[in-house]
Amino acid sequence: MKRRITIKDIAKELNIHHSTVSRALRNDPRVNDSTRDLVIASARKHEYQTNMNAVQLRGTTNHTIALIVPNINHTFFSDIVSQLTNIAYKKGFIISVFQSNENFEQEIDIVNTIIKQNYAGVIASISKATTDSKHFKLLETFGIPLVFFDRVCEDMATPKVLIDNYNISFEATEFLINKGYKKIANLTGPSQINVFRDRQKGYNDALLKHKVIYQREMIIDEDFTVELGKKCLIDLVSEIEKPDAIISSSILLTMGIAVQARDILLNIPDDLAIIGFGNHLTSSIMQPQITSIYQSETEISSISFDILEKMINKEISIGKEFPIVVKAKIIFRESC
Amino acid sequence: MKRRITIKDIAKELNIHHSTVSRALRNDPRVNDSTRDLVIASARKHEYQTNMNAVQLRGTTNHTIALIVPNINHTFFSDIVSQLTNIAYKKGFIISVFQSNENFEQEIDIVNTIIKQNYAGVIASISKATTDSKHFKLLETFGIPLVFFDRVCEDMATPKVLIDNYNISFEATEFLINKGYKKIANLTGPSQINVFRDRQKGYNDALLKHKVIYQREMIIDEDFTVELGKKCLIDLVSEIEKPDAIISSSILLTMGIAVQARDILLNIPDDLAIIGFGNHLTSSIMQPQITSIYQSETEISSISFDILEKMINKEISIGKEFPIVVKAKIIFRESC
DNA sequence: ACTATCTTTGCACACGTTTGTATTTTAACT
DNA sequence: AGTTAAAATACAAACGTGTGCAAAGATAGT
Repeated sequence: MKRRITIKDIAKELNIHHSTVSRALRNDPRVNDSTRDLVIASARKHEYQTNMNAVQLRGTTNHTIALIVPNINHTFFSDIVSQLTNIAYKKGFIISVFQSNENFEQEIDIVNTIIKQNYAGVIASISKATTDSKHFKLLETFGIPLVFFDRVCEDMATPKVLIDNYNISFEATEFLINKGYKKIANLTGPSQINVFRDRQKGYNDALLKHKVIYQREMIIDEDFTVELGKKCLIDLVSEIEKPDAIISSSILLTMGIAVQARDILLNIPDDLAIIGFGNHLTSSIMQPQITSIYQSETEISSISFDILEKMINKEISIGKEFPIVVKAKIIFRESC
Repeated sequence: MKRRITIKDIAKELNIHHSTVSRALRNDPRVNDSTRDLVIASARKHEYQTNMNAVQLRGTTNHTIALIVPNINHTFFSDIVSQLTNIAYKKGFIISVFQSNENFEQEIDIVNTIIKQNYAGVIASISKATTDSKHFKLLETFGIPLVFFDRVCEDMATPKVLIDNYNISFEATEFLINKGYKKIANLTGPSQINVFRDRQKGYNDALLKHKVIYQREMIIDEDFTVELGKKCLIDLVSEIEKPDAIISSSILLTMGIAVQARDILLNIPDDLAIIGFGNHLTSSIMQPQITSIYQSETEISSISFDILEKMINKEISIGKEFPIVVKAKIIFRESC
């Protein structure tokens, strides 16, 4: 294992100054074609690779973007991660993915790391435990552009890309009411997060509009899992007033509910209707197929990236037309 | 947006030299407690953040690890990504995830980026299209430790962590034969990848041992998807000799097969048995539940990380007890 | 052939840290 | 009080690039 080749090494070999090598490698017009050829040949021969730490220290180019998600292995986020990575790659950016694990401290650590490493920009969806946006504001003071998607810090003037949770939740609830369901429960997350609060509001307003008295919200602070979904259904059916329909904010909870319903011989959709946020593959594979709410990961990803790219290139001024709302829609299937 | 605070700024404010500040912040014993307190107070006041580009350029500490996977949103990999991220975080390392997208060129680009950015180490699973290991060998010449998991470059002496694909595939095939299935098809990936080739070998040897004549391998070069799984089943049942059992190398293909079987009214497991690699949640949620092969993501992740960490700390010499094989096992369910 | 313009290369400094060595200040011991 | 050792700080160089500016070399126009 030998020392890394630098532009100075190449310069020495060719008896020229390293600044000329630097220019040659970056296609600066100020260097003669013949010397450029020599430089490139030598660089290739020695398998030269730019030391980006030096470049970034110098403060010139930087094409690495950080992406923060609560969980990499939850389908909604992993789809976003996958899409964003590909979009970015096509535009010459590299994406590093960080997982906050729904943990506030960890999220703070991640943001600090991002600042220390001088990323060009950040795309983030906050953890369920995040109660304060101080760390994200720190990004601003360091001049690092930030775009939120899905779960956002509402007290910040940064761009936000999200679906219309209120309306789609209202619509779903109303649909169930019109279908004749009388006791609709709402399985969701903590209300300090915009996503869950807006869905709760939509649900409640739909109940109010149709003068439905039964109202049952089950708030999950922990990580959403299938096991938890099962447990929720067990708890719900043991209550004096059992629900006859459930709206679930997470695909994993939805799966848990459906499996548990099967196990305790609840008929779907007759005994229990289900609508789940997140139109993952499993929604259409389960039996019966689950009616679910589609939120376009493709659209969210590409819009988020485009905005961030403009911010990095300083082509945009913050705080005008934001937040940007991406249309969601209900995919009707057998579960209601 | 103001300029970033540096140790020199802090030094100037306190009328001391910046090298003292540097030492104070890193708890070097050579600095007086009282001045250290002053430095820390000032750093906190100005929200100082180390510039890692400078640190890494200097060549001292570096705690960032790169993880390369073919697809971030395929469950096996996204689980590994998630686990590794958490393990690393606990040990003070940061993981950046890169997605090759099953694309050779992209994988090369990623490796080059990793070299340019001076990562401390790399954990990788190669793309299906990778036919050459030159880029990974480049990592070695740059002194960057590398650990492969699951899909590996076999011509390299780097540590490899994988499951015993041959034996488990043999076992699964034999199990089906003993159950009375006569026409077992094997749905898998290209044989230049160790994982798929070993599984093919296990499958073939089991057929040989039991003198089964029917042999049908369907090799998928493209990305594994549910749609593709459906199509495969359609193709297979249209053949003169239809299979009565299928072993599938991918959870998504397995899902496609199961859904398609339901659509064309094939009874599982009577008309068609299924065993699928990858014991994802969906295996136990589908109806009927799918017999699947469990490969411990937890174990693979933690072993891979431990080895890499030792390599980074130079506590290990390459090429001895490798590859490391993690035990896989069959989880028997209703599909056979 | 001589000046003017353009092209090409060299020089030196800067980015923010870390670290070996030199220098100063403080403490300890006769 | 005077010498010595120890502790604390300052100095300077280095990591690999990029860039404004100066210098040198080449070309063109009279």
